Amino acid sequence: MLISDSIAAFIDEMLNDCGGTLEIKRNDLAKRLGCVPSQINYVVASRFTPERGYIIESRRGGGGYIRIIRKVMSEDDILLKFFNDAKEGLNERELEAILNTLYSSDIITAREARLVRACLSQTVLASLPREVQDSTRGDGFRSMILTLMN
Amino acid sequence: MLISDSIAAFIDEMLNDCGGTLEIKRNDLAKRLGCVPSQINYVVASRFTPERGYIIESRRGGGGYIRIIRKVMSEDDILLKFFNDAKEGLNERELEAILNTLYSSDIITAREARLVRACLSQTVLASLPREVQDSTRGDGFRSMILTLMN
DNA sequence: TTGACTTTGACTTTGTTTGACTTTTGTTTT
DNA sequence: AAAACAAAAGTCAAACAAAGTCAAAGTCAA
Repeated sequence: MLISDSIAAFIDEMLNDCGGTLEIKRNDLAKRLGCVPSQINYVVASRFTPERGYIIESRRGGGGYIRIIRKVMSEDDILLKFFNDAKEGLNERELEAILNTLYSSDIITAREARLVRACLSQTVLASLPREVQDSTRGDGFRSMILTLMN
Repeated sequence: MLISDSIAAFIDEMLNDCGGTLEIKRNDLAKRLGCVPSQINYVVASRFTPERGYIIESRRGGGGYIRIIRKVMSEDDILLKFFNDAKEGLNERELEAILNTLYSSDIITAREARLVRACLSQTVLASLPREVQDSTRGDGFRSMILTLMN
């Protein structure tokens, strides 16, 4: 288990308890978890990003703090996230991972996943020049995502 | 026995134990199996493909890993896989293996398997030019598969 | 003997951990 | 009030730890 992962898990835990908004003392937390203070910054920067639905605020000096706020993501927020992720194209593996996530989050049904998969499979896109296959898959995925958003 | 095949067999084994989702340390596994680390990549890339129903995720850096997930395939997923596999034609042995799998997965009945086998047997296709026998068997199989899909 | 598949290893890219140094802010002292 | 001090948090680069890429070389069956 990585130190960074335990820190992240600990913060997550506290976020659950505190109902989504949490203030930590960087030095205290570092001491408690047996790491160097700047590692807290690293964890926050690498895992509690706005992209993943978190807001960070902080203040230095006496009585300073780091505040972490977890935004509640709606289905549309999640879809929007993948929509943006797919902007640079998608290979089959990435598509598969996304469909899996969406399915296990009950955002799409198994049939819908199959539909998208069939439509954007390597087999279907095989006739296209290799350089555009991933970007085409990405574009197709994005357009399908749009139809799922309210 | 190819090294790659033993690696694949080993991973398969572990997937069975771990109930379908498995995390490996590339370097550890390579050392354990006496191969060079990048061969693990080769095996994963060539045998645990999305096409065959696997999802791969990985992370580099300290604490990195390769995660292999065996998707639970719906009946249609399985049929679709064989449908695609048969694109380049099927010899009698391959057909036999597929029918066997489909039967033991309760996707077709013994009667249905016999039906297909009879229809696409060497005896029946014997009159065709040798070069087209396998592709014809493949086409026939594919069209039958289609009738089984929802 | 050619072409597909394997094996290998050098090199690249990405992620983590650490600590020295900087900046900001609150508190005391003059 | 200004200056000095203390108590935070921020920045950054070095060292390390993994996994990924790719091309060259090897193997094997048709």
